[in-house]
Amino acid sequence: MTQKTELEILLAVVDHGSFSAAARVLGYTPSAVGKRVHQLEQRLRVPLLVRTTRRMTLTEAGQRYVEEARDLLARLTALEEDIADDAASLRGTIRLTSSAALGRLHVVPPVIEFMERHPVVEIDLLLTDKIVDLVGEGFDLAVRSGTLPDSSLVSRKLMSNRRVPCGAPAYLDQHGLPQQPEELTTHSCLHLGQEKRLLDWGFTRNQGGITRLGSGFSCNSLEALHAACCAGHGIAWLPEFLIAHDLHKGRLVPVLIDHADPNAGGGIFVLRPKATFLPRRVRALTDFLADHFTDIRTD
Amino acid sequence: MTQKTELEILLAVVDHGSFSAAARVLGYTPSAVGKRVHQLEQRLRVPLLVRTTRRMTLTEAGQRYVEEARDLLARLTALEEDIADDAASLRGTIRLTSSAALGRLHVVPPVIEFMERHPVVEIDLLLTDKIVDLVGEGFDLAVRSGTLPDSSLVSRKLMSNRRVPCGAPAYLDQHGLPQQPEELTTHSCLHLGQEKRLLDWGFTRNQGGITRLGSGFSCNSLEALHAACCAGHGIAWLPEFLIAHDLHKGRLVPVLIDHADPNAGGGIFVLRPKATFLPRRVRALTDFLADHFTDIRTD
DNA sequence: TGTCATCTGTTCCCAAAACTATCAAATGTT
DNA sequence: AACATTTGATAGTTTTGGGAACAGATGACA
Repeated sequence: MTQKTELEILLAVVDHGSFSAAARVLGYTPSAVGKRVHQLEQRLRVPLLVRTTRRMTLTEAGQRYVEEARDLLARLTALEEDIADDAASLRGTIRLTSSAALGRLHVVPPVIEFMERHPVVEIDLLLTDKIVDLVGEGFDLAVRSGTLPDSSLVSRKLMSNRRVPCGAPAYLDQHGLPQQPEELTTHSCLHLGQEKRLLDWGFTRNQGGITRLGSGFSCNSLEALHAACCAGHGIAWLPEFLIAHDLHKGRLVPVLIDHADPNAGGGIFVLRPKATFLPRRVRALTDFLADHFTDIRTD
Repeated sequence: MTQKTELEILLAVVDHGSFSAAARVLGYTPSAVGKRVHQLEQRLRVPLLVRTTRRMTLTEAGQRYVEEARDLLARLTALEEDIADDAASLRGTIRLTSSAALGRLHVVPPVIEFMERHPVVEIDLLLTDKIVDLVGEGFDLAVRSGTLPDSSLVSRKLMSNRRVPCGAPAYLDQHGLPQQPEELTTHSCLHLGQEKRLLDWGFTRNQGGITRLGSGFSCNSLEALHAACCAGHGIAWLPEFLIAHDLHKGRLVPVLIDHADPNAGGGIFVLRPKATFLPRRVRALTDFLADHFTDIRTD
């Protein structure tokens, strides 16, 4: 700020007792100082200082103005400094990873909003379904769904990760609606990676427990399963965050909901390395995610 | 004022939702508004607004800044307006009269100080020992000493007006120190106008009451009597405000103090016409005089 | 769904205004 | 009487504001 405010100049004059002294301190010439004070007086239409060449007295108005305005100015500059410092301490990059589907649907939107609110922080987001080593690869945060992960990470639960068995209406019309979990052994089942047994799908009341799911598409990508399921290729056990909209629109229909454990899917968590120092920007993003991760079911 | 202006512009932008809208309201062009906001952001080194061409969002920092600074700015402008209004309502001339000696010694100094403190008021001071008609001649105030004056005026007592009989050491050495009031009949007495009897000088224990003072100089001017007394021409009954310094320095010596009524001199009053409206400036001067009229005895 | 029109913010350059410095003069103080 | 300080006028420089061209986003309309 090359240009000091009228108020700052006035205060300097009052504090140092003369125009010249204030000018020396502020790095101006005396005449410049005098002019600025004169400007202020003209703006307020009130003389603030009675000047003789040797002495300088505040008028009643000047005294009041100085007393009260000094406080206000101090508060304003304090506020500005505080905000600047705040931003400075937030500045930096956050390296963040998330699984593909979850990230695309529910991490990217709040992260974008966060970036608008905090333009000084930069975000480096990696969407992958592979489990990355946070510490080893230098990530600050990860957003993951599932059961609670290993304990070298600090976890914060954003919400529970309900998963529901479901299928497209076309498929169910053709192949019938299963009434018991065991019936799935004869259905086309779309399963994720190693989830091949009824038990893996979190059914509460299946007797055998180890009964294999019916054969069908198997893939490590949730989004691929999702697409296949919508296309009528079978029944899949999909997380609610992925299909809420489809269920609402009727593009997918839940199946065997009385037999499914709603908590079997675990939760959605933010994770961070345990040992490392937590920068303010990371804490801010964690809090922001926690605040904005509530309304998945309602959309 | 840079700080203030930037803030005002920022607030206008926030309130009206766009640079253009704010510019229309403020009478600037959009480019000027944008520039000032940019300046502010650069000064704080924090982005305050995230702009797209259609939408405009406050940053976290911006939100905080706006919230808190708005209040400070409002207070500052309110203060400035208040001070300006205050001065405006004080502006004007005060017509003031006082008796010569009292005025010169004890009215002029505080009035000058008052003028320095309130440069917007002008003062028209008439020093005269004649009693002027406040209402008829358009005076706002009078400062007078003596007994309480007529009741068409509102009076405020500034202090009591002690008067003491006294003489110069040279005179008293030569003519002796009187022990009883009656002895004054044989002294050279300097009296003011019609004060020719012992009673007029406020003695508490003189028996006759109507005993005439000794012959001597008589004059309607207190200052002339004062000068004559100091020059050793006799004994005079002079107000303390006039001779405090002389008593202190020993140039005058009190006489018959045990017989003198300290309250006989009445008081020193500020008077103003009863009926007229009391402008703020007049009230301010009255208060100021009351506050600064206390230390006559101590100088 | 795609294209277009319109509104808005940004940037550059130039003119204008404001600010500051220099110097001389007036003034009050020691 | 001498010194320090404020004040005033003038000139030079920085800052600021305006206009036009450009880019981006929204909403209408087909």
